Amino acid sequence: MAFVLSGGVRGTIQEALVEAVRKLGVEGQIPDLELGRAKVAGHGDYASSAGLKLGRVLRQDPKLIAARLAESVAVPDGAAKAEADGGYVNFRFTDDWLQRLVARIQPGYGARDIGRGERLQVEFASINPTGPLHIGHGRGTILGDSICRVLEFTGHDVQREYYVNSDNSQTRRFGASVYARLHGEEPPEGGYTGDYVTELAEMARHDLPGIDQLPEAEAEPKLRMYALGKMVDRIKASVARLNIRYDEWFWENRLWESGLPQTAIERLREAGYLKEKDGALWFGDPEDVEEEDRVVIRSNGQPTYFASDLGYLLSRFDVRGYNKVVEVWGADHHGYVPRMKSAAAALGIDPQKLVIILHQMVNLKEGKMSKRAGRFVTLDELVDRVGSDAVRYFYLLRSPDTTIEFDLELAVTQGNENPVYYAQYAHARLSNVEITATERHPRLPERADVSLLTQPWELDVARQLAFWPDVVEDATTTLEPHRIPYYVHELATAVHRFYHAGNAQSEHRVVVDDPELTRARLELCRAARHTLKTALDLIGVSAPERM
RNA sequence: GCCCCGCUAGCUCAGUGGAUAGAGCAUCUGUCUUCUAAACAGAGGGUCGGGGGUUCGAAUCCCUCGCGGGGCACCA
Repeated sequence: MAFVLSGGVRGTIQEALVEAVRKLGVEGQIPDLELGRAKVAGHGDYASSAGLKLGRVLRQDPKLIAARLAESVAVPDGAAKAEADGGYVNFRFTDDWLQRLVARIQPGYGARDIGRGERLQVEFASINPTGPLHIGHGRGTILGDSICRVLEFTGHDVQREYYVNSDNSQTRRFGASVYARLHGEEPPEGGYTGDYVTELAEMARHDLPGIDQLPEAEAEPKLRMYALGKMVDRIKASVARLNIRYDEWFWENRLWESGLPQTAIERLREAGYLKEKDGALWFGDPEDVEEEDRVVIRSNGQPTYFASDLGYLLSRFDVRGYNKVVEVWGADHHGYVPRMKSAAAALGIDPQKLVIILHQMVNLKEGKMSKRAGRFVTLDELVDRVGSDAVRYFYLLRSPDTTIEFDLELAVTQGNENPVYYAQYAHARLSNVEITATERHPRLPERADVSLLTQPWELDVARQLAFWPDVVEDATTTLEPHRIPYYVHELATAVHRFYHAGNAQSEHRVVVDDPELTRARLELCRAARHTLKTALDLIGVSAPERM
């Protein structure tokens, strides 16, 4: 179904420009010509500061260089015309090419084969399954899911994984809390106090006959695994409401059963990365004195989570053979990045293949999230209040680098006025007008004469469509899906203007008496609708046919 | 003390070293008997945190200071 174009028109123009630069006699490395979207309408659609960039290399007047480039550059397919303006070379789409583009757009427009089938894993939002997801967790899940969607769209073979912690101190404390509730006691210091823990204990009493007869050392691991399993089910349900799925829920205990952490430790020992100190086993790069040593096995013999992570690296790169792993972490883990990178290197894994995306935190406006202080908003509650589409759009409109100060009342208000509806409404309008057209004109020409699309607002829609492959490419290379909702908004604006032209003057409606003209405008609607749908899909937002 | 992120319009935020810094919300003014007004057209609103520097050109790169958020465990 994916309709694969060779690449965006930006890439085509870039190549043509480079070729023109070669013709001027520039050899070797060509500086970045800064080809990008023109910011002012008078400067065309794409602009390059090629003249200024080459001024020094060629020791010539930038204006002259730009003029010569504009003269000689030949954009394939007549897609754009070049003109020099000072030291800049500006490119403007030709009407003819924009019209032809409209006819070429199919469902899935913008799909690219950037990944060439590269097998990669995206591991995201692997929260300790010891409680319900809250609004902070929403960010990583939505970001990670959207990254997967973008990567899949650009020819990557993506596996979506949730790493289920089951053997760390948090989950042990969780198991101990369930054990305490099973025996009618208060959870231990630092344990889990929510009502759901008591409910889990009661469920375990029913599902695990005899569990309350076992001593804690035997009962806790059983209760822990049972309760974690139940919590994982709840997390699955919560993320499913946000249109998120995982391929694999990978349990930490599987690592130890398969002996991978042990193998990793052995490998590090042989390579000289481990040492004993104070009765514990430490990891450290003997070459790197800056990075502090880290405990792998505690003096009490219990491994740290870091030991599991060593095995987890082997599981993914060696055993399962992923060429690249993308991890999505909250910024509170950023200090762990260098350690994971150096661990990977020590295990013989290229650290470049471990890509770690950090997103900043979501803080409640009233203060740090705390169940005890009554400052806690679950992801489910947020979805209940504003709906999945608005939640996803809300998170994805922000760059991962921005801290979110979360205000539930504001989020609900913004939910009702969320810009997501603006985009969805554009899609619904297009769908509706296509239905109206077929009712009014049961027999329309099979082929559209796109040369009839001459109004500026019609060409502006086509212009936005031309930019879509660039957005896809940029979102892929930067792993920044937030670029997509901003594009969606621009496209929706062009669509609304186009539609509204018909409200102002009826001869500009899509559906008019002339079947040829109707057919041509319908072609534009179809192209815009496919593109909106495709873009919304990539951010996991629905594209309703009526609103 | 060290490390990471941020500081852009009243608010929430975009902004690959390029030309005149943008959007949504809010405020104000217009536009529906005819394909969906959840829309469209327009107006006001800016020392891009402060100060240095690099550059033909800086919101963007470097240094420095300030403010806010997050980290610096035999927690995860």
